[in-house]
Amino acid sequence: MPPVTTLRVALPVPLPRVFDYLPPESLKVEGELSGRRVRVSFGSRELVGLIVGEGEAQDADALKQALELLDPAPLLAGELWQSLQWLARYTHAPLGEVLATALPVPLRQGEPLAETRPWAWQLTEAGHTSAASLRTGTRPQRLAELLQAGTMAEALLDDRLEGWREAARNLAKRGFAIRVLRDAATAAPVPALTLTLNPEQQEAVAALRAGAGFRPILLEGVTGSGKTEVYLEAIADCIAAGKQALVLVPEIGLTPQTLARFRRRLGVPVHALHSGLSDTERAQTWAACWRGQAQVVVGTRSAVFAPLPRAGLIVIDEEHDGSYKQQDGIRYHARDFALVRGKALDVPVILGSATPSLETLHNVHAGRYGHLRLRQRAGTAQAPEVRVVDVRKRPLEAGLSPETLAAIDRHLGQGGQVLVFKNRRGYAPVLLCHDCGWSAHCRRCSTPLHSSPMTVHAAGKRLQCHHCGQRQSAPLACPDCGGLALQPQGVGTERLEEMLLQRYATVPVLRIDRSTTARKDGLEKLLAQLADGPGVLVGTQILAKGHDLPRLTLVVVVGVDEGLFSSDFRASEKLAQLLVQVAGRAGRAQRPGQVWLQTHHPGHPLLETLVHGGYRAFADAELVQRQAAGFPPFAHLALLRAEAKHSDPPQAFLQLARRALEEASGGSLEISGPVPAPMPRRAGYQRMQLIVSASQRRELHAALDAVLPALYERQEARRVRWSLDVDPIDLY
DNA sequence: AGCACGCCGACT
DNA sequence: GTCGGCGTGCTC
Repeated sequence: MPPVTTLRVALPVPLPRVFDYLPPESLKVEGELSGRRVRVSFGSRELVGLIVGEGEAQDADALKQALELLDPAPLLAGELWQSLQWLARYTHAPLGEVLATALPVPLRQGEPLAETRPWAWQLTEAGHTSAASLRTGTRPQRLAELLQAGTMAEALLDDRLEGWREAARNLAKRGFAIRVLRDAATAAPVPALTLTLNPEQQEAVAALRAGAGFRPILLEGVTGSGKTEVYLEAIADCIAAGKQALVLVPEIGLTPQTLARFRRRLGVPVHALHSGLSDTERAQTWAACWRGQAQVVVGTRSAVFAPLPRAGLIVIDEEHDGSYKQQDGIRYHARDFALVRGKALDVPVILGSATPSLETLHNVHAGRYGHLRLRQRAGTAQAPEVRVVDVRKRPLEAGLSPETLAAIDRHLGQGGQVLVFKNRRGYAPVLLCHDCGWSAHCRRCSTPLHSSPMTVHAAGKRLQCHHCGQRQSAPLACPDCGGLALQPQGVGTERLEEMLLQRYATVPVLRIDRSTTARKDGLEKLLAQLADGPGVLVGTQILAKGHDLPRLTLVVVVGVDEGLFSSDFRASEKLAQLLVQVAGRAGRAQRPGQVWLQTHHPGHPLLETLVHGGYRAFADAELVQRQAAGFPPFAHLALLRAEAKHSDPPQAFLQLARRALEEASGGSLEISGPVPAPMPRRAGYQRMQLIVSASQRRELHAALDAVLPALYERQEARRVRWSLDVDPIDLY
């Protein structure tokens, strides 16, 4: 029997291989097949996969025939196709799953590439002859009049005639008008607004213009130094050259204000890609990128998968931000993948931050990245004065010392606004019985050796587990001793808000957190309440960046201490970045700002270094420690996790993995575990983990490549839910 | 991951 | 007597 041609298809299933199918009935085998989608029958269901190549089979009877070829030409080709294959190898994830992650949902499900040409209306022949017979003044008549001049885009009709849609339906029913697709007209450019740059910004822009091709550049600029203006100049150059620019921003950085600012400066449509859009909207933007029509795309993590056939520039704003790392499914890092794409596309990649990640600084030191700095704040803004407040032995009111409260009084009295930052949601972190010592713990997440306290919410009425989301009402009496001495211990933002509301009855006190800003533009609405008068903001992480607060003159940081003694090797870096970012909120306008850091450890080296030497001094010291301890960026990590209802299968699976990795690497890897994960029981599952560390990245990948295929097949793997995270951000 | 097939408990 | 629990095995 002669061999037959087959299609090799990557499917969105967690299996480390591709599947062979016979070409579908309708297909003449011609054109490039690789990168086109096919619908296939798989087991008892139908899936959409991507053709990764062709093969040959001796035994055609053993194969199914693909059902339908979905794309007339490759949907994924060139650079993106290559980069995604690289990503699958790097994350050691099945190619089909990586591809599914990269595509917008409708494309994953087999929908055709979305239409991006604009719809328009025009009169039919009958419409032209009968227009005069329509009753004067009615909407259909007015619409027909508008259309007599020619075809008119729907977007334009929106401006010209209220209620035109109904009128158009009316005309269409009578055969007088039809809806047509117009060629994508290059939108008439709106005159762009030119920005005035200070000398430092001009220098940075000039340096960016000086080169071409792939160049990663760290743009390090303190808060308020105007990094965005520099990006905008580079993007303007890029679109003037007829190329596309991709801008990645952290999850909370993509506000309507940001987009408006981009549109004003650039004068071309700016496409947004974020989680607030519908699947259809995302698919449309993706398609506009694919066709090269979208000139500027601003988006969060997943926007890094936008196709860029005419790429000219990639910008990663706040490159240190943790939200660039996907924490489940395919665990990719959007910043790192953007750099890989930038190299393959041969375009500059700008990494912007006031507090660069240690990885990026390490690359700067090694000469791999260029480095531009903005040291001055734009306009007349001055750097804030930072003060470390020793609260040892001080009476605290909801966590605030008398000195801190006096400072708040003073700033409010002078008409300033105050931000109180506490990285803890809820009312209090623990509910404790003062009589017997009992405290409320989550039943699903705690073990005899590990307790997961439930957070007190709603002024002490409710308990919530921040790990699994479990909620219950707080007991009225202690479940252990029956006593009535239950006390919320510690301070969360709710409790701070309660105290501040009582103390400052005459000025607005606003709590900003996930629950108060859940609605779209909730944050904007809340901040509008503050206006220009005095007021207090209380909140968590979410306040560390974003909205500009020109009236803010005092930032109080409560509870720095939790972050000073964490076992996570990245905790110091995260705390330093957070402190610098929060501090940067003070005094963005003409008024000088103050930052008060409350602590029980005023002499802690991290605080000393940060306050006296700034972020760079901290980073340099921290890099020395990372090197000494053998942590990233001086080592390369992978985290293998397994969980099951009982802890034995994860233990057995990870033990097996450990032995296999040791054998494959010949002892060049450092492996720790299997150990219970820092949160060993979560939502009723027992979690174990294995940390694999290598001094050379190649060794790590070689060992994983050697071990994983066999690991998938093992009986032990089927008894657990397991996942691999290459370059984990936190080891939890 | 789904999904089917298969062998043991409390229900109309 | 059946509905349904999740263990095990397979997917071109």
